[in-house]
Amino acid sequence: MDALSMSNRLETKGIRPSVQRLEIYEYLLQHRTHPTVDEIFEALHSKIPTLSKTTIYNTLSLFVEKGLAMIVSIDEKNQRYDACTEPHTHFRCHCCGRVFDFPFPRALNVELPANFVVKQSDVFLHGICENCH
Amino acid sequence: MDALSMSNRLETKGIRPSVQRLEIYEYLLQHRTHPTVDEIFEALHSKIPTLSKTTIYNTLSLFVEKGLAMIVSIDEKNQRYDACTEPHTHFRCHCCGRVFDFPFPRALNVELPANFVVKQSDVFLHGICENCH
DNA sequence: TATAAAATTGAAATTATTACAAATTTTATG
DNA sequence: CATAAAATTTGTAATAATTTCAATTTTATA
Repeated sequence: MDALSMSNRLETKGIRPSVQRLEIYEYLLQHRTHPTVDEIFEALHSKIPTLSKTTIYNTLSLFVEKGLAMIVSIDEKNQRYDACTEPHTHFRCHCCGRVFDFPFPRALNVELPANFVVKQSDVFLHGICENCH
Repeated sequence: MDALSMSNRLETKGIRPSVQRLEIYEYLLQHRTHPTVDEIFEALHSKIPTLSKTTIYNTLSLFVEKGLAMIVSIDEKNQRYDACTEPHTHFRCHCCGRVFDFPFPRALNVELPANFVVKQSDVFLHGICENCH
């Protein structure tokens, strides 16, 4: 995705496209690895030497609030972020730690009593990936 | 469950039934609220004044390792613990914070490539419970 | 009982995240 | 263009969950 499209997408969601926000969004789009704040910081701070982690936290919170990204809590240590907000399954390899995307189950039918309203469904799988196998 | 049965269950799993371990296990069995370490500590430290949080951490790690309990990572802030290790669905109310148990989906079919081996499957639902509705 | 092994404890270290106020940048306005 | 206001970014400090670790206490064993 080119810079203009990204800029437009941010503005559509009511987010002013600053340099930092565009870089963070671009990183999320190009690295579908569900990066942590630290990973994003390590990747970008040579490009933007003044970048602070607080900005990354702020920006990602804003993205989540505006529906441009989602938090993936499959890793107990860190919060991970994903620019793909469509429902999908996450698989975490407990050997290399990588998080993979897979399709969401066709029908995730959980029998709930009335008056329980589901806003978000997460399917987290843990195991060994093809590389570590 | 009486004290003797709990003691037996610990020993069956290769865990020596100390006072602390029995109390923590009993608390987990009687409070199906997926308590945090803090909640367990608050509940037990009047009964066992010398109890330390480190012991609770140690004990719960041991329980998880030996298959007597599982970690429920539905809460991003704290790790929660569950003495029920059978697969089931967790629902967390983002209003009151309580975590509820529900049956596991009959068939959780996620299409995975060969060589991806699943060891654990978590289904986490987030929403509003019947009390907060 | 004496000794070794296991368990418990408390303090300190680690680490992810949040809070917050100051500094900087951007935008709006005269 | 100059300046004020608003928004954003930044760095430091605070918070809080968990881990580390060495010392102490308890339990098992010879």
